[in-house]
Amino acid sequence: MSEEKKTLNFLEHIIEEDLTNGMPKESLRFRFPPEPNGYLHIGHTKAIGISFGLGETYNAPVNLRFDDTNPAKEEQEYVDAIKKDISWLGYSWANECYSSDYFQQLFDWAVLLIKNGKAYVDSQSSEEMRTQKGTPTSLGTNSPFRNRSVEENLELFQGMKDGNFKEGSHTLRAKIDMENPNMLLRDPLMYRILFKSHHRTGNDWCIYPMYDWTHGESDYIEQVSHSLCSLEFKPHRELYDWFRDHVFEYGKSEYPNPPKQREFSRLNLSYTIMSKRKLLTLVENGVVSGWDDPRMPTISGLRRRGYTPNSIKSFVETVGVSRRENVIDVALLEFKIREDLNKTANRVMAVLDPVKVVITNYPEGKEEFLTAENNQEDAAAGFREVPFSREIYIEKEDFREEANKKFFRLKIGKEVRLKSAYIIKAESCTKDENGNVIEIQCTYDALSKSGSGSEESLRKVKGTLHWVSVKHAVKAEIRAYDRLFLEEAPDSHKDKDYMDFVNPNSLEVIHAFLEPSLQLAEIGERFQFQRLGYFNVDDDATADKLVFNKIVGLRDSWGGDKS
RNA sequence: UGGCCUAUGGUGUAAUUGGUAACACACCGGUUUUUGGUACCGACAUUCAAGGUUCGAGUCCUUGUAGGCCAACCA
Repeated sequence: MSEEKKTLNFLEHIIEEDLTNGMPKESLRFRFPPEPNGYLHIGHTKAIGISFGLGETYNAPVNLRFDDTNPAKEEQEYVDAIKKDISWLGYSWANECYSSDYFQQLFDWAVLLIKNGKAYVDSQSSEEMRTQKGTPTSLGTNSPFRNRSVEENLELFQGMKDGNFKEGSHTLRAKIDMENPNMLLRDPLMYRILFKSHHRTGNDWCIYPMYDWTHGESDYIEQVSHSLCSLEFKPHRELYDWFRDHVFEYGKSEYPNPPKQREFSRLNLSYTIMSKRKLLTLVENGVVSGWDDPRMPTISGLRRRGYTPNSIKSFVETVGVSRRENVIDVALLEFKIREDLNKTANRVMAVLDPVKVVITNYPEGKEEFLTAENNQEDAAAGFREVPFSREIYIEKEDFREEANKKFFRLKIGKEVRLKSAYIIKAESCTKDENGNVIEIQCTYDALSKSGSGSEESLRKVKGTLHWVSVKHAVKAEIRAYDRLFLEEAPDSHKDKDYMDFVNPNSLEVIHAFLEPSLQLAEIGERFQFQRLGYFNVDDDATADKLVFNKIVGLRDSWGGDKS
């Protein structure tokens, strides 16, 4: 057992306080309530991590509840995608719930509210109601229908349910206070008429409950103890409590525990956006190839990019929970995936921008297999054989005819080590008519073979390069990604549109040469291409065409002059 | 001309509830290294401002300042 005293975040403080005030630990219950109208993104992962995480630490059930009260926007496709993403992250829910399962109960309670004079049917247009509602700085005024009799309200509401009225002709509103400084308490809508087929209830209903009415009571029905959501719902809390307190009077024998809502600030990530609507625009405008484009901050995008569930969960954990606006540096996310993959990904060699090296004193036609370590961070990872021959590729940027002594790589007259192979020395190079180096002639020290234990092999050489044998090289397409936006907070400029900040060069397609062991790589498999970064096999890969995504580059601390 | 919320280093989160600012990332410097990776070491804030209470304030009080949210038959 570690001695580290763990500090609690403010939500845990609240729960601890409730527990010490007598709430039995067994009645702790949480929920994650997505609306099935789009794909989950990294921001949702924070909410998922909070509620499911609390479920884990307190050993309490966590429901997955689809907040499906708007048939105009919601689809089964999204339900499936959301379930897949949450499962992939490694969480399991106690119950799969749907707000739509509670439509009848909600309706019955609404009838009771009407009977108690707490709700009424309004018959005005949305524009009329909007103007009556006032503004944050001016009071609202009462609807002319506000004082209809209970009997008339009951009859109209039943008529709404029975499909006797057109869409938009009537609504059910809670009767609270049109002058309340909180706009949400100015007689909020509870039901609207919508002749739309619902993905679960089909055409059973033509009135659908609104969020505020539905959400809190769904919590109540599920006996959720702590309903955790993001900060923009803070003003809704008053309404949440208003509905809850009234309904509790009707339901307390069956549902003894009234839930409470608490709010935390949502996650923002630098150089990207988190709004479902804006993400959808990127998809629709073809800026990205789809919701699962590896550049997208969606869970499906991160999955395809090669991020691991553990790296994302760990990220969310260290990001913490509070109530202040924040922008998390995307570098933290990158750190988390490197941290994970450093321990688990096998090292291989790949050359992305090749230049040919000819080892002039290596016998023509000879080839040999050299033993290479798979992962120096994991002794159990073992070794593999890598073919070596007279002609190899190295990265163009690893050679210069001449350079200062901060340049540890290959230059004329200097030695460098080929990883897991020999020490070579550059003797000369040939260039094309434009002065570009197209071939480098080297000699090798035959006694310097890696792992041989010879004196020569133990020589200290400053630079070590990765390489691939020309003859044995496997071709592959590499997709290298850069940030989707050039601006740290593309979302937060009042005078500029986020689309103005789209990075036109966020995708670079590279034709690379890989060591032959990669021929057998399977979709989803992750590797470290030594000295370059972490890569995984993309979904687009086929038997005869390898495609890799660059997950993230290695940390590069070469502060020296690279020019 | 309203109501609600939030202010701790470049970023994010802590601080035993008044006891002398911690952790992570980033950045900078260094050690080790057959990855300029990893690992390791070091540097980096007196807590939005100004007053006040106190032996002692990031924690309490007062007054400001800055930022966020609220006017969908969306969630």
